[in-house]
Amino acid sequence: MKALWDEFNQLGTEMIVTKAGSIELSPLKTVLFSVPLPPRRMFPTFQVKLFGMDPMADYMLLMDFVPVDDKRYRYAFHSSSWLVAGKADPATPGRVHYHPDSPAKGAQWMKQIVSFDKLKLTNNLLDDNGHIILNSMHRYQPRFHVVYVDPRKDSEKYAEENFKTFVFEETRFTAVTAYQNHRITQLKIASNPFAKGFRDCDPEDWPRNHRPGALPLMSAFARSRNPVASPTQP
Amino acid sequence: MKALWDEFNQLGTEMIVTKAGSIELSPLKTVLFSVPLPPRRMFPTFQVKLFGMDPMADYMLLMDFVPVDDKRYRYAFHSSSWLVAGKADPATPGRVHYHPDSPAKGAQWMKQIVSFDKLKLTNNLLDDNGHIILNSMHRYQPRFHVVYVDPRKDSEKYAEENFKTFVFEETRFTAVTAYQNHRITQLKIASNPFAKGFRDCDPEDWPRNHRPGALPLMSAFARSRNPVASPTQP
DNA sequence: TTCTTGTCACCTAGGTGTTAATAT
DNA sequence: ATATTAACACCTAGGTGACAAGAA
Repeated sequence: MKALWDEFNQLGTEMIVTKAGSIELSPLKTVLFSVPLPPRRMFPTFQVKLFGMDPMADYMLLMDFVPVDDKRYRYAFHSSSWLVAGKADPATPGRVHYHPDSPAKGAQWMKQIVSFDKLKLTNNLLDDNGHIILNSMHRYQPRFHVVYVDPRKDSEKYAEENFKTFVFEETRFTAVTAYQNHRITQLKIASNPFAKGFRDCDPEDWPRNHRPGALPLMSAFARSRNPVASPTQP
Repeated sequence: MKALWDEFNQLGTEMIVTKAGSIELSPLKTVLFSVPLPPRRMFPTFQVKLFGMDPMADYMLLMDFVPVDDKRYRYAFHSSSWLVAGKADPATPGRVHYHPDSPAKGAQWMKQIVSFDKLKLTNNLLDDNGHIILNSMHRYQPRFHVVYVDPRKDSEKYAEENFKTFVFEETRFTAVTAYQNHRITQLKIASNPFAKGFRDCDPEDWPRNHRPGALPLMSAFARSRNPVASPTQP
């Protein structure tokens, strides 16, 4: 996914964070509906190809997110750029996301691309579903960690040498509750299959991995995207 | 799911098997379409609740299927009953289905109900996707096995004592390529959420685990279920 | 005849940005 | 004025039995 990450990074990647779970809802709403809104995945998805592991040994694969700086940002629409809006809000609870296949043998991890598509982002400080908690309007650097499961009894002693961390700078992003940069929105729509309903042309180039037999996206042509009457827009 | 299995078993459970994968298609179709039809799950799903494991030890959970007898069957529509149609066809390649979370700690397995909903049945003798291969019109008994992953170096010696097999007789079924007993079809439609489109009444009783706030299935009322003209049925 | 195959409409389940309303 | 929430239409992905046509 590096090419796609680079494309986003040049524009300044944004990732949506949403509330999720039921704990943050008002007691009334919890009783009446108990409708936890789904947290959001990252797009692009963080994916890695692994080499050089011991095929027979167990490893844990995980990710975490560290603040890029101690700042809070705002987006200036007139200049289409991000501005510093002050010092960072209090840090969110630090969490890690274990790849759900962990632990697994090196052979298993190396067999194919490892995809962190179950990882979800939230801005709910009280989240109790194990999702990654981030502050909106702050910048983050995803990190990828490989932990060797040491079979020795005194494995704590070797903790230092039993894990490796990998950082891909092109995966940095700003957490947002709604997209700020319109070009980011357009690139998400163009490249994320789940947003196909918002494309209004170009059945060709995207998705990148389209099959030869795939049909053109005729259904996306010239379709109204305002089915609900909008009194403020004639 | 015991109550539901019992209900099916009283009628004579049937499970659909389909071809799947691409290896069995003609070379032309493989090239032009390579459209592997999806194999079918079991319904009801085989689910177990586990107790008494060592919380810290690793276990593999798996299932296999053994013939109930050495017979081939046919369904007599006039009497609505199964008849022996001769000796069994040659046995299919024996396969096991490992629960995809295997291996995992006892604590993990005991934490919640373990569901074998990824298990798929096929009648394709050449299947290379690891699905369970069964002969249509033959009867099978699902079996559930728990394997303790012995950390000792000479674990082969203890293979005998390191696994336990559980058989639930109410999960027996006849493999079919199309349902024979109409009452089985109706019970599948009534109880499988994915078949909701074929229900023509009764928004209440099913599904069993419907939430208090769930809406009645108004959309299933009095809808035509013969959208394609059927010349043989006026 | 009897059984199997392939296509289909209709579902479940859940991931998108949009939009209007609300909160700060 | 800016940021967040919640409901929504529209997708992807895949699990149903019905049905007509084909195979044995």
